[in-house]
Amino acid sequence: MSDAKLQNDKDDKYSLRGRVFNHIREGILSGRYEENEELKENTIGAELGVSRTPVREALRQLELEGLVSIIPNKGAYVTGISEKDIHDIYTIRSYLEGLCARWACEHVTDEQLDAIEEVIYLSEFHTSKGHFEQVVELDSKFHKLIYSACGSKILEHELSVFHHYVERVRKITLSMEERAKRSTAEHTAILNAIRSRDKELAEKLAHEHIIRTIENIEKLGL
Amino acid sequence: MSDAKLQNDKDDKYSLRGRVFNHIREGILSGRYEENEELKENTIGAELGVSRTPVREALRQLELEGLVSIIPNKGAYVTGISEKDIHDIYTIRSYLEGLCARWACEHVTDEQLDAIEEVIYLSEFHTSKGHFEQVVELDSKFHKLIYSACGSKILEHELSVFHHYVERVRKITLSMEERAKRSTAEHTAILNAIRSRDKELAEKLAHEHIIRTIENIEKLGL
DNA sequence: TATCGAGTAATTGTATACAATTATACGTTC
DNA sequence: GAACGTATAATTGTATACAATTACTCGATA
Repeated sequence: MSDAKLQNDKDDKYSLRGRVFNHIREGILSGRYEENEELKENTIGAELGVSRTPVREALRQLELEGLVSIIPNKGAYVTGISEKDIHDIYTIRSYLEGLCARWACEHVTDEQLDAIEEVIYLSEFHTSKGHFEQVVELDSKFHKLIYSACGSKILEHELSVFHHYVERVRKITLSMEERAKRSTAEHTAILNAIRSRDKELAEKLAHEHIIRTIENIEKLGL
Repeated sequence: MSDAKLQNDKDDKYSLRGRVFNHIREGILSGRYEENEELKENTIGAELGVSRTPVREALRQLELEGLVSIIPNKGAYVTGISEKDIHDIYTIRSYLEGLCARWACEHVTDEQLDAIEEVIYLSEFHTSKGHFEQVVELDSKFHKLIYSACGSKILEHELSVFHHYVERVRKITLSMEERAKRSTAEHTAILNAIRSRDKELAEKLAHEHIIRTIENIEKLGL
């Protein structure tokens, strides 16, 4: 079912290429590699103790993800994500998360509803305790569950990639208690809409959930 | 500006990896490779007279595009696009093309408006002459121009990939004179909305333009 | 006959070698 | 001293070699 997805996240860890891929990706998303920095195959290979071959394959994949831009015969450079890109991604997500929630009304299973409910329950607990790392993790889980409940591998894939892209920003916004609380409340509302199969409402709430996040980001001046 | 985009489309033709990438991609999208077919590195390399190295890189990229699914230590298999996938893509596009047209109202330049107008003018000519290959090509150009006019490299990239995915279907639908004519008329309306900077109208028209296409596809039973 | 297993072939994963291209250093020329 | 050009080094592109894993063949056994 979601085999293809699992592959990217899990199996990759057991191949050199996958490890290199994650290493560079995290490096870019975390800001360890800076904008326009040249990524030399030999250097990265030496860093991780592998040859150029898996490094090259990882770079080619990252190019397709848009995090690296490759100039033939010249080199690979960090593309990075600008503030505008992040804003664009959130706006795009606001539409697609709405669509995703709508589709989830038609495809979600009882097991998935239970899983989502559990995640929300845990979120409330960790939010009240101020365990923000767990809150971020649970926020991811919530959204991934909705993605897989929409019944479209295409939409699931798109949203997963975008979700990962903005991980750094999510960590910041969700570390504010006020936003974390409100976010969890919004999650609950979305779940209820999906559970009652109210497509219009689910789409509207999921859409607005992302819009709220954008407003929060702008308030922080990120 | 749109360097990254050009790279994927143009420069790739001048490297073995790029040629292999396009070869396999077209093979999958055109149906030459069938669903679940195993893509062996040696076989494809021999087909194109290259070694395994560029083939491997191309396969890894295609995995990320979702057209190929790779099972570690086992092989690469054609994922293909199901009818449902195509329907999903069009629905996703209906939202994103709307957003794109909205953003284009704010970012389009006079040169771009002129270029779009020219494409539409040519489309009308070739539609009336029944030159359907040119019509398909011009339809691509129209959409790509809008994509690049939206001022978001993220959205431009997403829509470009989706647009390419459904190329086979587009070729069929646009080969019907009635749909081709109506499509061109809709393009004109979208252009006018963008030119007059009417965001709401542009988004609505672009959205509906894709919805019409979906209806057409369903009517044909594709 | 069906099933299991050892051995072999085929295929992928990684490293290395070589070719082609690009960047750099440095001396020459004006 | 600045600009140019050539030689050298560094880097990427591709092919090949070797290792590891998986698939297959085929005979032995129940």
